[in-house]
Amino acid sequence: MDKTDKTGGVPVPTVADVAAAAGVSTATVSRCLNSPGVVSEKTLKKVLEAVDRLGYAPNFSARALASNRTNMIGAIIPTMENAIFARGLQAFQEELQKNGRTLLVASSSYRSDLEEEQIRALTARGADALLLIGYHRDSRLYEFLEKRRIPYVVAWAYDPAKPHLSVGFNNRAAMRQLADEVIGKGHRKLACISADTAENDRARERVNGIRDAMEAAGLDPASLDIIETSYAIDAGDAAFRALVGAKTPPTAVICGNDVLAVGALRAALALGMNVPEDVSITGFDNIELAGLAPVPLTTVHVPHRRMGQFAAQALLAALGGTPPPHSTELPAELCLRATLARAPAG
Amino acid sequence: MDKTDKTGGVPVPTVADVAAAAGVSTATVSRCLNSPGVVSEKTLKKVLEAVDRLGYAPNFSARALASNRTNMIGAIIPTMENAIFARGLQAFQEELQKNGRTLLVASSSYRSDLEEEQIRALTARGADALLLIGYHRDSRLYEFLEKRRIPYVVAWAYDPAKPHLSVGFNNRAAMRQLADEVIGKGHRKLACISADTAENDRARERVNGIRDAMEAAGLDPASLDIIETSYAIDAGDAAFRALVGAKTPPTAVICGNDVLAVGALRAALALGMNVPEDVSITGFDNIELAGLAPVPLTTVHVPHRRMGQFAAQALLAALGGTPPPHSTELPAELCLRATLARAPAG
DNA sequence: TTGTAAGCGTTATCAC
DNA sequence: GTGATAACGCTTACAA
Repeated sequence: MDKTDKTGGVPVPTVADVAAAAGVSTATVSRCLNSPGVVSEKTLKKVLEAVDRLGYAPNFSARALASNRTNMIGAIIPTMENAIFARGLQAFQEELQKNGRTLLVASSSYRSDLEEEQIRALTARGADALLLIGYHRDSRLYEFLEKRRIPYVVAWAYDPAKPHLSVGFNNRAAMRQLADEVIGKGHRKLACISADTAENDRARERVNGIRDAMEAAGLDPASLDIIETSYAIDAGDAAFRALVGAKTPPTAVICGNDVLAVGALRAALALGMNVPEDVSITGFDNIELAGLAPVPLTTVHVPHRRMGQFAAQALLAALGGTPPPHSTELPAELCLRATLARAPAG
Repeated sequence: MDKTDKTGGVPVPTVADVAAAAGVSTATVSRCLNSPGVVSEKTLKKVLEAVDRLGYAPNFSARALASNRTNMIGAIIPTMENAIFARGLQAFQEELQKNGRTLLVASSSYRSDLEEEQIRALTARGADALLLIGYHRDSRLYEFLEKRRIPYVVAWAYDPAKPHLSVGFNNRAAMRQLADEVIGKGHRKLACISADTAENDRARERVNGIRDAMEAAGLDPASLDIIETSYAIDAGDAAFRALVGAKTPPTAVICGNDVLAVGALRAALALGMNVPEDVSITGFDNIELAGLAPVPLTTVHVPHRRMGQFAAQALLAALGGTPPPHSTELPAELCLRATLARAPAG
């Protein structure tokens, strides 16, 4: 009953072969592999021996078709180029691997239209569950996932008001904390370099956090200069130059992530400015780069690995029938280094 | 014929539903989707309309089972935490996504036993083709892939003597070029911080490149101090401290990658040494960190995105029946920055 | 150009 | 505890 695959490959054994070799039915073989507890000691041994001898490995497509689960879990992330996502994804994958699941990856390039496409693509591919980044997406998509009973977890964000299972931190509160610190150093004229806030709720919430801090300190939130740009070092560089070229340049530039901040820092140094004496710069994420920049970056530490790991565990629980954990807020902590100092006098 | 999925989800339409709705057979529906050229204009229209109306999406498990291909391509990489692999993988994934394929990811943590496990796991999961990093692996694995007729491409390395389809650069020659440069600056006492060379052929070849350069310059390759360690900043830091603590400390420390080099640089600065006046340090990879380090790093630029992209194209060609491209060597170029200078006198 | 029907390799439902 | 056998949803000869 061996089958040569159509490309002319080597014959690959099937359950039928194992059944024949062990002198049992295919049903029994299947049982031995899936619920060993329910077969007799000796048939189990006989079958496993045959499995071993033939080098049998179940065909996953067939198994998926028959059991209606693929044991694959999808992740749709903006990009793997950002070290934060890459590491979170790595942790996520390790946890899945440990539990016999395989990771399916797609990227949205920070675009919600592409994200939607990928969500549909991965579910069509049979992903049993999904990891999503951030809350912002059309409600149709959430409905789609609910209807299809596909468990998902939103990571990189945490908002108790949202109905979705999620793991992350409060982007707004974290940034607020950092902005409080900045304002506490006497800075009154603030600027911000952010990613596009329209489609990126993490970016939006971070900007809101800055405004919260300004308001609380009696500053006019409307006075915050914002430049929205892509997440790239060169973009941060260019945005910084634009900001300091203004009539009343900021004394502190708060960046939406470390990549932008490093770009801003590079621009500042290139312009001959001293950091933090002439201008303070802050980042967000605490990627490795942050601690190793020419002037070590003040930033917010994000628990990327723990988010990835927790997300995996949550989905595995949901799939296993165990009640999945509640949404969980992980701490994002201030990471004070050298790029933030008191505002220059005057 | 709608089917409610077993978890109580919403009914999901099948070919039979579409066939019924369009008043054709299931075979015709399948043809409309897979080889639209072979059906009549009007049936095509009728069927697609039905597909659309019902929101039909083919079940991939069933399709995979019937057609013996999953349209999934696997990648087994040491880790996504290394920016170089993350970016190469991102490029690889983008190219696959563009061609309707999905990426399956597994990581080996730089361990060949785990890599073998993952290769078997991903092929068992039905990966149509595989991306592998480096040549070093048991020949049984290569035989396994050949026997199963599973196309694979070796990336991050290029050796014309090897029989495998590959895309990458000559690690040995690239490092030799860098070492030539180092020796050309008058350095005679060299040291090297490398990843484990036993299971990592890229690391091994890089060390060999250093030895080649030494030999060519009349230096004794055996005089090269080597510390093998893991790829981490702290590891580079510790290794550097060990090296400069020796009776005859090196004037140049050549590191196996940028992460190690940045760690070494950090240690040097922490020890109060001037770089490159007191000691030269070089890296490999040219990750973003390299150009932004406290002292910009002299390193070797690796074409990560192009490797990922090429690898994807090669596998797609192999799967499509098109003759896959030949193994291709991409240039890895010297990237001279500030951490390399003439050896201190004496 | 279209339809019929036989797989694809499992799992799962029944009887026994 | 085990064995027949019917799904699972699609692709693909082969016929018409």
